[in-house]
Amino acid sequence: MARNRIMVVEDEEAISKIIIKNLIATGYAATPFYDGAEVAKALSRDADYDLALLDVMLPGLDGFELMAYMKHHDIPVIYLTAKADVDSKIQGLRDGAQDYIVKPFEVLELLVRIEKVLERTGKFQQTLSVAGIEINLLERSVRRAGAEITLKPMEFDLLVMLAKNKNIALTRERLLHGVWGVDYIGETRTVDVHVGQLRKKLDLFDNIKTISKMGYRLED
Amino acid sequence: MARNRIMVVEDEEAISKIIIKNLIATGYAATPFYDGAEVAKALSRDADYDLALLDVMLPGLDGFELMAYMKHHDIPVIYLTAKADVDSKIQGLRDGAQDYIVKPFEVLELLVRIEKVLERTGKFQQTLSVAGIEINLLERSVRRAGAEITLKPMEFDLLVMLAKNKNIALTRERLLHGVWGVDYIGETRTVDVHVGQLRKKLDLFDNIKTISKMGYRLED
DNA sequence: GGTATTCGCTTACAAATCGTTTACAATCCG
DNA sequence: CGGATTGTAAACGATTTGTAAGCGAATACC
Repeated sequence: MARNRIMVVEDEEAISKIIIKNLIATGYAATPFYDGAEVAKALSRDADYDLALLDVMLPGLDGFELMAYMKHHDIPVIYLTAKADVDSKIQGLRDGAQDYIVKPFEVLELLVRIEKVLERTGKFQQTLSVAGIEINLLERSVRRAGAEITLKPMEFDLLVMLAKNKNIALTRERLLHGVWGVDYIGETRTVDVHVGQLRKKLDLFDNIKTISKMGYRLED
Repeated sequence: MARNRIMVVEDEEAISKIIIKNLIATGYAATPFYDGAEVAKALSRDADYDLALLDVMLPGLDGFELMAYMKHHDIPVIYLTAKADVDSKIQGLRDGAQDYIVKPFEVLELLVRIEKVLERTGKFQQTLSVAGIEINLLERSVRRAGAEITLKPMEFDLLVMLAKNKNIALTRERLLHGVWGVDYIGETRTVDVHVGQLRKKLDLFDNIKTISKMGYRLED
């Protein structure tokens, strides 16, 4: 599975580490950079990134200057900004960036925004692959050994969420929130039924593990 | 489906890569060249290109000299120029070229200009082919096994959008935006009716798949 | 310019599909 | 062993889709 490549340009090591960890866990290929000069050098060798997370206040080159590089290489940018920056610098930068997010931010929110930007710029990861199954998000199709298997809408969405979090145990509540929407009110047993369908249709009896009293986990 | 062949003559590798990637993604056959001499050699073997994107500042032969080759082989040219060049060199070159675009440029803008030039020079990919159906965009005609099938204007436009996005699931909203225009307000069920017509007229019951609760997908 | 034709949006209803719940069996785990 | 948890088939209501028909608007054709 080809992963989307993301540059993380952030000089504060603790923050950088957290972001990188989360990106990798989510399924991106993430590379940390700690100052602007480093980024410029890296881009001259290899500019095949799909997105850059860019701290505005940087040693070396600042956000302004890096933005030109990013534009030149057609890499969309999400700015990471401290609250104090918002009024001053950011205003001028916004037009060039795809989005920005104010520190401290929720990791989940960042992930959502990343996905949005990747979709908007047409760089979105189109296929997921797990347990011998190919999921094509654009086609909304699922293949096993080349043969297409028809899933119902809800089944497909559930499979995608499990696949995006492969090897991670998800509670029924998180699955309901993620697939059915935050405001869904109903039986959590519904999840069980759909998981059952996935197991049957895709022969995932071995790969979708039941985590007792908790939820499910799709293993590779 | 035969693809339009495009030469990309650009010595800066990062830029070349981006262009090539986007051209291929859009459905062109794109070949990179990194200096003028290389181009001259390639043309002597095979000059069957539909368009050349030409960086003005090149090692080897420069834009002026290459232009003669291109004219000789009847290949339309779009110049890629840095800002500084515009006033000086370009002015003299423009008459020979079909168009020019100033770096850094938006990829989308480049794609639009390419399409325009191909249309203007009559080299534009005129036919789409999918699921045993031939669509001629210039004639606005559709053939199945050689026999012409008459479609109404709206049906034709819808078919083209589906064909251009073959194997991709399109939502009713995206179809409405793409075919009817961004500002269209009305029933999304209209799409269903037209899809029904296409299925019936072109016998596409197997190839136009309904993606439940979402939209449609035309499969090859 | 007026008439005839075609077009495409909407509507309505039938048919198909989908998702949730329920009920009960199987299984797990203490 | 027994209560809790999970698996799953079936059913039902709700939603979604297919499609024929109608009607006003646009278009074509004298």
